[in-house]
Amino acid sequence: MSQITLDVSKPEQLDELAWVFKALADPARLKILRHLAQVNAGLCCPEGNGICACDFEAVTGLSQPTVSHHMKCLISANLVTGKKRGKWMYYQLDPKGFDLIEATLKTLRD
Amino acid sequence: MSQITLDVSKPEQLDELAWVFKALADPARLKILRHLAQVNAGLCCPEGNGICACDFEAVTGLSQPTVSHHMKCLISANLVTGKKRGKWMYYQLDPKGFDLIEATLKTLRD
DNA sequence: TGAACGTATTGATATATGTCAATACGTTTT
DNA sequence: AAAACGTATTGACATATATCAATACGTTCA
Repeated sequence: MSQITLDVSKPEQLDELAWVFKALADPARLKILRHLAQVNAGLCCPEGNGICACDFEAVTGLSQPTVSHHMKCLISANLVTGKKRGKWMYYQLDPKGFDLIEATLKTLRD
Repeated sequence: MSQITLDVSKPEQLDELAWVFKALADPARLKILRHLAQVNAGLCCPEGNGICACDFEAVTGLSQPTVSHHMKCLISANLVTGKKRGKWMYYQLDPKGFDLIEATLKTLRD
């Protein structure tokens, strides 16, 4: 069920893979993922509820619209999930994207 | 010695990581890596010597200069090594780049 | 209901990238 | 030495992307 059916010989899978890697190919997004992995919520939003979007402005030093753009990118690559609670968006890592590229790397390395 | 010292908190490491992921973020380059992993040398160059550049033109359907560009990209990301023998360039997978991103993924996923 | 606030979208701009034709570079072979 | 051949570089162009200011959208709270 959580089995990854990976066949890199299929063109559309190549495109999907490239899309996930592209989402990882940006220092700002790597910072965001790192922060998500550390699960250190900032003080800008209610404590103990996870990581909200405004945190990433401080983490990356980027503007609010730019952060929003990056989050959209990470979500579309299945690396992050977002859930809205009240006026805040809370994010967490999504295993799906990571599973896909890990399986790919295993295949490539033999 | 083959130990990876990964500290994603260092900005310059983030840039290097992003660079490797960027090299992976293209369908043509994924095709090239897949072909390298399969070690199926074509008929355009002497047999039994590995994979030479001209093979990848057939694999990707791209022009010779474009393939050359992609190989340079993969080499600069430490995903591939190239060695010139005669007038041919022979390529193989480079563990360094793969080690780096595997360690990164492990860190990100906890 | 209206003000305040967090987030998303739009528009604009600068930079990066993928691609190929033309050309240059090295090696081999005649 | 000259021709042939595999590969690399240059120049040009179209597309993609990262970024922010301005604005729109939804939710909460006074």
